[in-house]
Amino acid sequence: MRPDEAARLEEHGIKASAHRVAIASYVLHTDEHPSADDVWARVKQAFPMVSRATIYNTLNLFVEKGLLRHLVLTEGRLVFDSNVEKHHHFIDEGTGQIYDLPWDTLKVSRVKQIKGFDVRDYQVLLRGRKRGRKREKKSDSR
Amino acid sequence: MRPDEAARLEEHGIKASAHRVAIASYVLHTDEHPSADDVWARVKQAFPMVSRATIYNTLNLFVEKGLLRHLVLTEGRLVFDSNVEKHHHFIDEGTGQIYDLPWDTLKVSRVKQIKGFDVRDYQVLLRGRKRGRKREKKSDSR
DNA sequence: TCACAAAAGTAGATCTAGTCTAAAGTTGGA
DNA sequence: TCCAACTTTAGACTAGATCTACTTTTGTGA
Ligand SMILES: [Mn+2]
Ligand SMILES: [Mn+2]
Ligand SMILES: [Zn+2]
Ligand SMILES: [Zn+2]
Repeated sequence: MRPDEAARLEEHGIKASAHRVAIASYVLHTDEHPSADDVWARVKQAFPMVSRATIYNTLNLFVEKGLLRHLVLTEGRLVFDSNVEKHHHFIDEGTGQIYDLPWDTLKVSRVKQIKGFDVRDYQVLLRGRKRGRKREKKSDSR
Repeated sequence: MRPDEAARLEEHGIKASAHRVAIASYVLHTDEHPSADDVWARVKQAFPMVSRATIYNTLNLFVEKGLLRHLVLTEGRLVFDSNVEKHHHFIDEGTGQIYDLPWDTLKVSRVKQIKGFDVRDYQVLLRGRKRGRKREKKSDSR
């Protein structure tokens, strides 16, 4: 639990209520790419009085204020990403887990030369299997 | 309306009923990336007796048999793609339209060197605006 | 300290895409 | 012609997400 969580919210123009800090202290520091209901399940463990509507309201507010991104990468899973920097995604087709790949892991050439499209943003989306599978259920970086 | 549509289905191990041919003759020849309900709306114009369940059953069957791909690219839109070859996708953020980019329009380097992941498949996903906008609502290649 | 308006949070209703179920219709070979 | 397998169907059901109408909390300024 970071002492500066509330300050970070205020910096982004968000009034830092207790519920919002609770939600932030999980969702802004995980690389799990959780769904809204994943966030709810996690936050409820410590703050069982937080309602589902508040989870949705808060996550959408964080997206609007640029603290989170909304990803739709795989069937029926709308997912939140606390990594708002440019990066690529790898989806494990066995587990459904989503992994971040740093931007310079890959290089995409000729984007500028695409005719007829103004590209604002892009990423590479990869699917396959993660090898190894050590450190699997490593407890989350709260 | 192609005379060989039924043959194409049979080649893929699909018994060619009238409903299936009707659905195929739209969805296997469009580059619109339609949702299931888009397909239903279109097919109903000519074949109003076809039920929603049959649309879903048939589209899922086509995917299973390799005639179609299932894409999840953008919020709340599970979409079918009759282009089953490797290619990239550009999403117009204004209209929501999805455009195919041929595989060799772009080049992605270092995919093989990614450590710890077995990549089975990948594509580049681009967002922005399509320029020009001529030939906009061009009638579909049925 | 109190009044009170704005902001935050809430339960439950509603919406929607997609799946499932159980029954009816169709087909084609024996 | 018979019948089993296949196809199609209406509508029930599910789950994620949003909306609505209401209550609670917060903070300001008289
Ligand atoms: Mn989940
Ligand atoms: Mn649609
Ligand atoms: Zn990510
Ligand atoms: Zn495509």
